[in-house]
Amino acid sequence: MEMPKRRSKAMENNNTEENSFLGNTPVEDKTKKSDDGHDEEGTSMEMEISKSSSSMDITIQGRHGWLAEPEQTNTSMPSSSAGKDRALIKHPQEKELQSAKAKMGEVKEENEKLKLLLSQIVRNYQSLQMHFLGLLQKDEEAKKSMDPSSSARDQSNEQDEEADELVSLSLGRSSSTDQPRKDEQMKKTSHFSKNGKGDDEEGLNGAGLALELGCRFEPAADQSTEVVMKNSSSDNSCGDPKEDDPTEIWPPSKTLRTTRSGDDEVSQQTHLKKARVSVRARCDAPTMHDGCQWRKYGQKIAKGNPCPRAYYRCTVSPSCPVRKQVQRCADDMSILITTYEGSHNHPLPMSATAMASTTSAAASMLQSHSSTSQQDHTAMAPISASTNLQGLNFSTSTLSQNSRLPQHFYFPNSSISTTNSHPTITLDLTAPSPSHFGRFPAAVFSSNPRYPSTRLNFSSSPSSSLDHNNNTLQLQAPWNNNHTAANYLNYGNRVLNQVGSTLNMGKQSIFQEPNNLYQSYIQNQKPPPPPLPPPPHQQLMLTETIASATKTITSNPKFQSALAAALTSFVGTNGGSATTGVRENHHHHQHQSSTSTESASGLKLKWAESLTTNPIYPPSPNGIGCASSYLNKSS
DNA sequence: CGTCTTTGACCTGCGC
DNA sequence: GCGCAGGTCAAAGACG
Repeated sequence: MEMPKRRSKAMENNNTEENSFLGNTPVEDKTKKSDDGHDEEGTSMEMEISKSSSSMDITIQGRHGWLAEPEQTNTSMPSSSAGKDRALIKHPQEKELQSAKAKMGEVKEENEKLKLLLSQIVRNYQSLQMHFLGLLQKDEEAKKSMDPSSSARDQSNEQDEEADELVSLSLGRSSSTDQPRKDEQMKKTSHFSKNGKGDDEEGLNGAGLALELGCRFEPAADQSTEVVMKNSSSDNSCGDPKEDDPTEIWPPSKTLRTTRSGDDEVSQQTHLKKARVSVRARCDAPTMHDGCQWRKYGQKIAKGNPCPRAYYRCTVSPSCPVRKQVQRCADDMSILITTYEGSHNHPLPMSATAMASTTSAAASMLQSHSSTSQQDHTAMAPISASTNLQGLNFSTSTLSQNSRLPQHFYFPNSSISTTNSHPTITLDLTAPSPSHFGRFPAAVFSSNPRYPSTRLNFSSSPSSSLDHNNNTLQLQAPWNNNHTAANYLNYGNRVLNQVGSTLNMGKQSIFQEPNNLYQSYIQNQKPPPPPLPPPPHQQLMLTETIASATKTITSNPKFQSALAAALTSFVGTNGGSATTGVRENHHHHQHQSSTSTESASGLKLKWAESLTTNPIYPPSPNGIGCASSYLNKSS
């Protein structure tokens, strides 16, 4: 909806290095690289062309040197005739001018096509959303008509299966043991259940949320998480519905005290630890701006860190169970570690949905892994798959709770210490140690030894490379020394594009031969032209790597959801923090930050494309087609 | 005066 | 049982 605006906005901005979500892919393979070695994005092509009109002989030569080099060479050659020189100089310039105009025309055409594609995508998205809402309503009606007490366990199983299939839509939903009451709660808080869609703005919100893993559906997300944990921690425990009463929303210790009446509950409580999402980011402000309202309710000096840890609770809703802890890193005071716990049970402002979705998705993912682990205590081996696609290194591992098992992934960036009782995902948005990740962003999801880890490594490496040992592919990050927030976000943006396409690819891979898979991947690869495609022996490895990742992704929709939310949040969070930082430190970059935030929104739409391929829904005729044609178009 | 922050006290879980 | 550490409460103070 806003995408065309974003694109044109980005195009109008001649000086910015921003690239919109739509802008980067289709044209960037044509743009190749600019002469300074930066991998300029698609939109920048138009920018540079417009720039070139003012400084034609320089810019065009740089940009299209591979086309105009002979003429340029001629112009610089010594000549005995001044008139000939003038003619020689004039002709190349006219040619270049015409070439530039032709390019502009092409780009305009591309732009129009993209707009058409975008409108198609939006239509698909809207229809998908309507489909989703319809299913939800049906689901609610069906559940209301059922007797909750007699079929609680059946429902629980069904819900578990459903959750496995469609986490993105069920993050905020609860176990069925308390479904009726949750339905009531949802009626109170959900925008969906009131009129099915809410007003336009809320509809938009809901749309975003639907893609952002159901933040709007979170009245009982926390409880949902807890139920999952209960089920996982005690194999056959269904849990007392009382405990899951959604009206009893985790008012911390008081509630816990009152509910800790029975031994069962106590034993369950000991296992009932909330998943946490920890974000490490460089931030000068006392707390990171994440779009939510927080009230500080405590401060404590934690062991091993001279910096006090501050405790905040969400004040958007008085009953919101979400807490966050903020603490500066002991090693680097400029790093702010923000740990989120719980899920919001109220509508969120758009600026806050990203982080909320991450916490929900991450919690859900951790929980699901935990429950998976619980299913087999004896023969637990780490199930892992790791891949690094176009700079995005994501891996999943199901670690046994037996801490003796080797840490399948260890990341020097995940220095946050967590209690063993809390599964924690750490999103590291700080610059990594140069020896490991080059100069910039490594978004690392990690966890403590007892819980599954997911790593998103937006690592920057000097060049693309395939790590045979780790079965990961490191690809070149497009920034060099100027690590502006905008660059950061742009890269996250592009990574998201690529992951989105990869997820699409993953879906398709069910029906594809591995070779096609690889081709699809290659087709989806855009800019970094120099290192790709890899040599044949690396192609095989890459195919295996992608197949491995695809298997992981396709076999675990929860991971898809969590990944989507995490990435969305990654950009969104960065948008928030980056905006803050930019505002505080680099006022002249403000427009870049805002554009980046818009780009982040664009990413959500991109994820919508990916989600249109969700097997739950029949693939719309344009679903995959849109994404793939859009992607292929640019290759 | 209402809201938010501060801070000491208290509670709980865990290891020894 | 004791001590420690993490987490929370709630009264007091600060602030607008």
